[in-house]
Amino acid sequence: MNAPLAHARLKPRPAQPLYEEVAELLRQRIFAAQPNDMEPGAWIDEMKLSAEYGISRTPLREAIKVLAAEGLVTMKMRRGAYVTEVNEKDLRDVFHLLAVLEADAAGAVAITATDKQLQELQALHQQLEKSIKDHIQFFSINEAFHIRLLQIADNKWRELMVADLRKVMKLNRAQSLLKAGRIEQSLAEHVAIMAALSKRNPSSAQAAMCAHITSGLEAAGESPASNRSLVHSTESN
Amino acid sequence: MNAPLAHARLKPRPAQPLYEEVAELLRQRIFAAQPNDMEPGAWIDEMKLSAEYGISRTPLREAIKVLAAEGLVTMKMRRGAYVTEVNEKDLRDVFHLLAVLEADAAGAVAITATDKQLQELQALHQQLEKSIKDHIQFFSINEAFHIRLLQIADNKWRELMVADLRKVMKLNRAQSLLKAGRIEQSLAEHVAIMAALSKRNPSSAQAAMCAHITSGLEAAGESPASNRSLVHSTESN
DNA sequence: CTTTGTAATTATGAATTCAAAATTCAGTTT
DNA sequence: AAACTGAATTTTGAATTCATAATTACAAAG
Repeated sequence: MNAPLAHARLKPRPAQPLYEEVAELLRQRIFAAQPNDMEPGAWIDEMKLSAEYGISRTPLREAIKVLAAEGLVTMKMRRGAYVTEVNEKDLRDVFHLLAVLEADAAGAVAITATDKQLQELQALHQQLEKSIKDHIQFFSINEAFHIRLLQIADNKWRELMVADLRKVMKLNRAQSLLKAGRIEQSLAEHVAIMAALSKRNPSSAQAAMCAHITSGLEAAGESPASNRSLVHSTESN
Repeated sequence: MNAPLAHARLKPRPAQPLYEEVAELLRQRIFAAQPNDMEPGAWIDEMKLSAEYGISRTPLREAIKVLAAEGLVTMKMRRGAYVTEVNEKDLRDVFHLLAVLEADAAGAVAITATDKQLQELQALHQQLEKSIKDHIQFFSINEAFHIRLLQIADNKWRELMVADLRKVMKLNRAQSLLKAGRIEQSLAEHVAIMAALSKRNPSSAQAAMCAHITSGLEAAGESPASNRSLVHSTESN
């Protein structure tokens, strides 16, 4: 009776609960950060949003609690939820932790990765080199590289924490990659990371990754004087 | 008219939302880990619990989502929530991250702490020395020391992450501190940490803290052969 | 006796309803 | 005119209700 559709799915039943879908929608909106909608510090109107999405307040509130756990929104007792405001210190602190955690991951990969896994990273790296022209593509492949490295480092708790930190990082409007000259520098740093991994030198890999993240902070529009605090822990790495 | 009660509070209005209180209760129960109640892998019966606490399912479900974000429980689509099971690898991974993050914090404290703050830590350390006899007290002061150090390191995101990791760590029944001889060893390690901090030597502080956490993992009943992965990142620290 | 299909039960996910707290706004007083 | 008091509105927090998916129980067929 039905047309012979391969893997036809009569009822497109949701693969994930509604509150997670809503959480993702809210994340997108927060990251988009339109002028007077969901900008940092803004109050989150539960009724307006639930009406807008055509759902009840219950799953929306659950979604908000997920975002609160991620640090994207801040709850005030009996006052509702607000989009988290990240000041310069917050941004520095988050980048510092990203540097520490991703450097640690890079060190682990240098030791434990199989040759095949290193080739995988190498392949991603080559895709990156081919994307110098396209900022958007460069950004997404760069992200894929970092994610894959984390996966290979094989510590799901670290993957979770880095994912959360990156979300908070994205709250900051000044997206580093968009700056002129940043692409070239970022690529050069990736070359250093790949070199250290290929040589299976963990401390070089750590140092290279740390430098990469740190320079990301600088590009994010940070006053150069203030990232000394980031460097010290790396000196001894 | 009223009797002159100091700070009389007519209505003991809740300082924190119900779902947070419930989340804390559930945490206690999970950590207590009674034989056939809330043991790792167990299914969480929403209706039973809400009846037991005399509340509706709504705040209970919100509490469960908080715990899920912390990693204490795992949600399965349309199957409910389950107490997270941590296997040996999970435990190693969590300890590794604790070592990395707390070592980093110790390094930061060695550099940025004021003399007064170091004296504060010293005071806690002396309390610790006086608590060798009392396992329970030793445990709680030890925890206070680590928390205070994190606070002085002044990175709220790291504080959050360490707090979450420690919660997951507590899922493991084998509480390290209870082993014979562990108290003395732990104290000795704390001496080394304090010494490094007093000398304001960040890399020694990092190394000492890392060694402390690592030995905590060993005491937690881990096969000695498997914590090599923890050491490597510290070698270069 | 095992296995498969269907009905009944149970539990989750979501909507709706209800209660209480906070904010707003009007009115009065100093 | 400014400030304080108190009612009205708004909004959060929590309970209840409802729908649907999943598990269990049971019966029938091989």
